[in-house]
Amino acid sequence: MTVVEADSGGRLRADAERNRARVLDAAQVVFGRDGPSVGVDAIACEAGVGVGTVYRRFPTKQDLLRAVIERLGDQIVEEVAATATDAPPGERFDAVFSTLAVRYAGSRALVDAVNADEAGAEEIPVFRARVERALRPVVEAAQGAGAVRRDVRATDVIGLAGATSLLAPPHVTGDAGLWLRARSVVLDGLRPDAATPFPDDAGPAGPDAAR
Amino acid sequence: MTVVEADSGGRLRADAERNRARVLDAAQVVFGRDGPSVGVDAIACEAGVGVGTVYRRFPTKQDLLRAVIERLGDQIVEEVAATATDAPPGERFDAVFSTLAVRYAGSRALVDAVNADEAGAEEIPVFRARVERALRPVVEAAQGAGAVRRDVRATDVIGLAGATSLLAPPHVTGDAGLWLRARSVVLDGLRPDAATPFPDDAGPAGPDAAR
Amino acid sequence: MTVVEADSGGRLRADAERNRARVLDAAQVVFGRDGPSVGVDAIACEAGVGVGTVYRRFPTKQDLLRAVIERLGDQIVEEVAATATDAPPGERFDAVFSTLAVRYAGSRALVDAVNADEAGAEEIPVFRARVERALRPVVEAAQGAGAVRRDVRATDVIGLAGATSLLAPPHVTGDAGLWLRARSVVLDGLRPDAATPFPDDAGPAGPDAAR
Amino acid sequence: MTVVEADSGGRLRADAERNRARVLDAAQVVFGRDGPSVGVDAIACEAGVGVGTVYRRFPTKQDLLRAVIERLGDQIVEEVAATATDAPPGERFDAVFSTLAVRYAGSRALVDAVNADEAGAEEIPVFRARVERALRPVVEAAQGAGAVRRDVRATDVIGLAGATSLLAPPHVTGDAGLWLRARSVVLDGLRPDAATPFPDDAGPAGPDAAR
DNA sequence: CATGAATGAGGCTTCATTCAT
DNA sequence: GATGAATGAAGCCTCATTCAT
Repeated sequence: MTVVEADSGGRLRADAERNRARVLDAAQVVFGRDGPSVGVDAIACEAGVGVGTVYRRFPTKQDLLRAVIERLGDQIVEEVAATATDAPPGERFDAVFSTLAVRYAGSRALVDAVNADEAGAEEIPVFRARVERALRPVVEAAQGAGAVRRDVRATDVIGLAGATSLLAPPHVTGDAGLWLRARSVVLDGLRPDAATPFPDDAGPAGPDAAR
Repeated sequence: MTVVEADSGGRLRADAERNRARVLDAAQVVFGRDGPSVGVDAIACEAGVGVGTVYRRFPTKQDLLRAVIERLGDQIVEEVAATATDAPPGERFDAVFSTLAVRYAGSRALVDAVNADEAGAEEIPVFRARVERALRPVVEAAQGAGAVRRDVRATDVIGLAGATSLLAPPHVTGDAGLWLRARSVVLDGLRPDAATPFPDDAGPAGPDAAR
Repeated sequence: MTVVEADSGGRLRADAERNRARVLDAAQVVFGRDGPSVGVDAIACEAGVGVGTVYRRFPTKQDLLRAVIERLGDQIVEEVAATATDAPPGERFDAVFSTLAVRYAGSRALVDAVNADEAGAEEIPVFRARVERALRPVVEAAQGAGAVRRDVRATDVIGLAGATSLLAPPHVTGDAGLWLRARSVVLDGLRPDAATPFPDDAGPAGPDAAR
Repeated sequence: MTVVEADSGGRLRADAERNRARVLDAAQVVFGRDGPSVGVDAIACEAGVGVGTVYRRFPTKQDLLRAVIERLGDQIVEEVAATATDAPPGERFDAVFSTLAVRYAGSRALVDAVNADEAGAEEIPVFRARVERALRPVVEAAQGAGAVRRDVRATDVIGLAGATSLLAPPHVTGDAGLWLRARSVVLDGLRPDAATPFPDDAGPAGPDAAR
């Protein structure tokens, strides 16, 4: 059965890797579209492979979901790093915020998984930490440039972007403007001149207060 | 038919009604905690009744979910009407915003179901309309008092409160301050003096622009 | 509770008996219409009583079905005894045959129960025996008058009537003539002049060969 | 996709087909024995497979029942076509009648489902039409040969065979002769010399009167 | 005693996972 | 290694039966 050709090992491994990527692509699309409760069959179908192949690469649906979240982290880190690099810090901040929210919005899997502990529980903190590490310089640069109030943390920005993403398509379908207005409001609320001091028990962010 | 006490029917119905309430209570808690995908058995168990009892009152799981959403609407309307009635419009607005977000946070079922239409699709518009009707006077009073920017609609406020609720307990457990800071940011963003005009295609809200 | 009036025992017993009859009436109608798989609730509803009352009179759905079958036996015996009493034996036979088939046709409960052992297993032989006892004189009189072949038994006639009933309304709805033609064919087959001798292993009926 | 034997798909499908046949066999037996209300588990068990396998082949219990009915049609058509092909028309008619009745007797599901439309409602007319088409030449040949009265239709014969099947094994176990005698009676009733003209409203069958 | 609410086992169906091909 | 058929636990729902009122 396995004896096919001399270099089959190499060829197969390449094939396998390609298959893994296809499954992951499909999973991201389908989880993003239908949420984590979607069947594995749908993912296999979208990927154009059999379920068995999915399970060969990812022993569990959970593992697949985790991998999607991890990859989403990769993509966000990359995108953040590539977004509006040449713009002034304040504008860059706004652009990155949008990028983040749009990414989140396109992945109900993530939103749901972040909300419920049920899915990818262990990956979430890692995910958040990575995104935070990517975001922090952007936030700090904007704060340094006076474009963002100094008492918010990167985690706050991430939380707000995630929250705002709930109002973006495809989550909200009826009123496309809703998400734009909401983003605008949140960004306004992040300006220094709008800042009402945070309540005491919410404490201003010390440099190491994250998490 | 036979000669029995006149109120026996009433007593039975009282008991049944009590049980219905228990089921609804349990459903609100469990749906709120675990989302709409939770099993009916879990709800029956939480309510301390058999599954059959649940199905006697609510012929379908969907019906139960709808009833929870409807009841949530009741509660929100009541709570909004009772929140900070004597405070000045601006303060009242802030308090109501918090009320709304906390209610939403306690019912992920709603956040999920309202945003994806998968659940209780017909109830959602009704629910939204009711909440909007309850909120609009509060928003308009605050706008009249100069405490809230004039170009946001009640639906925007509801959307933002719903979004922000993602960051409130019991969802986010690690960092209680996150939710307080996020709320603060959003409220700041809603002040008139922070307002950046909304982008054109998001359209400024006319006085009667509601949905 | 039970202390109401002095003659309550008598009154109640009368009431109870009336209720039992109502339940039985309803059961016959509903079983006959919808088959034995129909829910007890439907019977209680038809009877205008609560399920509890049904279960007070008949500890089990099976018991109720058995009672219906028994009562059907009563009715058939009565009807047979009352059918075309003054007609000549041959005509009376035909009329009784029709009566039997129509009764059967109106009671899917019986047909199903007779077919499957599942229901009323013990009642069936009793039922059959009673019907046979009622039918035998009619058959024998017709045989004596030369209107029916001599080698059929009463059980054969019962079987054929039951079988033919499958083709009567409400079982067969599309073609009302079907049942009439089928009955005609069977009755013709029962005439002496049509008789092909029964095959050997089906043996002509000895006087005590029944069952 | 990858390089595998060309016929692997074929082999898989062969296995699946074999399993499908096993499920169908089992369903025919079990439905035939216990009626359409029997549990799917019982069928799966009889087939020696899990319930999931049943549902892979037949998305619904109804579908399975329909398939059984369809297959029964196949079998009847085949059997009729193969029964006593060389015998004279009259004898062939008798043999076919028996074949039909025995087949029906082995499938109470059909008798029940065909008469009440509760099951596989759409398949029933198709089934009936197929059986009728198979039977009509046999009936007409026998009529042409003077072995069967000319005023019966193929549908009448089918109805009578179905009805008579109620008395055949395995339904009636106690008295094997009953079914033989009943068959004999019905066949006698179908002879031309026994014929009593059908009552008017049952209409004599014109040559093309089929349904 | 009548009522109908409560119960929970059992039926149909889905889907994550395993395994023969 | 890929495939998709097989598996069976678990979910939704029904209904025969019991029990509080």
